[in-house]
Amino acid sequence: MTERKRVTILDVSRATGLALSTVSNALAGKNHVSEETRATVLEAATRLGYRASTVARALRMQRSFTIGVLVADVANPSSPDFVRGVEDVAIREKCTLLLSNTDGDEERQLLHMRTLLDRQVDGMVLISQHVSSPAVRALLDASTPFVLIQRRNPLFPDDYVGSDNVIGVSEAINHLHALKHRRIGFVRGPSDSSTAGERLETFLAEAKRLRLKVDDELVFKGDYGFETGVAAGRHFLRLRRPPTAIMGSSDINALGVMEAALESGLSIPGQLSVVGLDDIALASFRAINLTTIHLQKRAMGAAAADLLIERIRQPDRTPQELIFPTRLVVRGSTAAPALPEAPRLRA
Amino acid sequence: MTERKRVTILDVSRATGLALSTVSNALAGKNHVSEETRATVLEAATRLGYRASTVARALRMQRSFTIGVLVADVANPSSPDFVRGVEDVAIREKCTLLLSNTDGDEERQLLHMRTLLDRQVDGMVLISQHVSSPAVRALLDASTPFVLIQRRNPLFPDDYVGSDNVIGVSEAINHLHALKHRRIGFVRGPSDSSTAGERLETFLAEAKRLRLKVDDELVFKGDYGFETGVAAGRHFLRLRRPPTAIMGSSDINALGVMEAALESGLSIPGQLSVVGLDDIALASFRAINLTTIHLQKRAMGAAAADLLIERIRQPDRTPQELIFPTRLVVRGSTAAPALPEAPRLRA
DNA sequence: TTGTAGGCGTTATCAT
DNA sequence: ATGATAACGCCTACAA
Repeated sequence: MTERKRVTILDVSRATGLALSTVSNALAGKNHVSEETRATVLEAATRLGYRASTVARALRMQRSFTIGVLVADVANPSSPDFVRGVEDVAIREKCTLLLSNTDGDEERQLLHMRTLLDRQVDGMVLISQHVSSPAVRALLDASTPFVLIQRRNPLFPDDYVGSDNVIGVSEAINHLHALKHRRIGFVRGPSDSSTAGERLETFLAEAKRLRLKVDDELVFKGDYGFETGVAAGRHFLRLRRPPTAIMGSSDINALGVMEAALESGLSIPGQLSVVGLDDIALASFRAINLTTIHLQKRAMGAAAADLLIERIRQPDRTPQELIFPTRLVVRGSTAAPALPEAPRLRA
Repeated sequence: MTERKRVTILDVSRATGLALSTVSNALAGKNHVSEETRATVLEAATRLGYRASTVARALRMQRSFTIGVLVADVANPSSPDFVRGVEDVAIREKCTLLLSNTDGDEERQLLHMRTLLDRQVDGMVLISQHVSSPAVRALLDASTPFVLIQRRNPLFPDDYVGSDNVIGVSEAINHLHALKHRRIGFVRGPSDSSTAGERLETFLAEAKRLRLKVDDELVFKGDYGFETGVAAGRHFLRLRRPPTAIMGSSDINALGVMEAALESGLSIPGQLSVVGLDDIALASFRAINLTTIHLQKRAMGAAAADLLIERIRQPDRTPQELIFPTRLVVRGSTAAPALPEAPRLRA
């Protein structure tokens, strides 16, 4: 554990007798240097164990080769896939990821955004973060490139990667309708989430088309978490006329609904059908076997990072939006309702 | 989107007419500066929107206020809790986390370690990483402080945070024994994991004490993943005399075992008992309801980070090891075996 | 208490 | 093709 000093480019320079700048050029692979000197430099560099200081380089180049990623909660199985996608291209671009949890809290988000900015990240990927408040906008407009995932404000022309909520949600509701479900409960995600909003709209529109009545009591407002799912499940099951199927705002949320159902002794899908949204690995496990709407999260993360790289290279590019298709994956948590409602006259 | 230039300490200096160093001192909260000038500086700083460059500071102070974290896979629910713990103290210490996935692959790990070193992280937290090979040791000995979590090599006196595998595992096997299980399958984690090794030893020792026979075929070698669990489950269930209970190497692993059981049409815990290890949030959901050994992961992560901070401040401190207790959490995946084995004569 | 100067390790510019 | 020199933005002796 000798406290050896860092080997710098200067050491290499001295060892080879070449000038600082020549060594730098040789190492950077510039073509203005003869093959011979390059070889000398490379040899000396490896021999001395030289490693370029990313910090010094960042200061000089005003580019840190770092991408900041803001996520609500890594511990939630939905997030890591996005992050993995971002990481895929970060590695390709020789960038490193600075990852922070915001817990969906705007203050924490602001804090972390400032930290990222202070560190001069080359860009940021904001996954389901707050995007509209003046405080957030002020930081976003600080001329550091950024890309939004899954949540945006249409008023701002930001680079954005989202999912096509129309296809997935309407497939899901049609699936339930085909199974003869006529009362369907819907859990809405965070009120300031554009994605959650789009899904609800789609749900309502499609329900209308199918002539399903959607009372206010059939829409439960919450977030993407487990607890919301439990609360929603309890709420729905306590209704005088409970729904025979429930669509969660996420898979974890759907698990919460299942939790509530199981605690009431209801069997799934026998007495209640549940649909999730995400298709996390877990959803396909037989013990869960959740019918859900598949999101291409890793691909979305990668696409967002690609967009970010583009914008870093070309700051004045017109903003793009990339919408990824979704699709319903039918598994074992949905089936025909056990007791179809008695036919009623139209109002 | 004006490409405004960065406000530096020099701008604040000029704006206030004070010297560079005075501004720096005032900002850093040094006590060699009058309250009045400090107020002036602070006012000007906020007015101009000054933010210190972490990069420049890192270069100058040779300290990046960054902690590197290596994890096998963020997408595996076991990891994020550790990371959260590390993050808790990182925030307290005004440090940022540089997180990378190594997928349990040593080459990737080496790559990421070099990246972290190049970035001059103040320290590293290695969660279940390779710790013994010469290549890894060479990097570890590069005088950057580090702390190991869940995997170490006793030959090296590193700072280490682990869990007490003895208590948890022996509680589990005794629990199964009390339920009258006599043939118990055991899934062993990665062969180079010290933790996995300790668990197996405990299992074998306790089995011996309880006079349970553990054939070779009752120990399945794999990793902590789902696929290993599935493979282990299939292996065990194909045996001429299959075990009536299986202990997984992790919760995800146990879910894999459940998967294999369910695909064979076996009910849990009716025909097969399963025990996990981790106690991820999921384990407590009714749909899973897994009996498992609880690990205090977030606390362990925080403890590791604390150890790291200590070592950063005091590089010559004697290495410490912190062992966290584990405990069995009995849920619904374990019960008495349906068909107790016919009594047999002792060999 | 405040000001001056040097250097952290690079890369970029400009000369040679 | 190679070399000298000046930044990048900050902290910290040391001098005033």
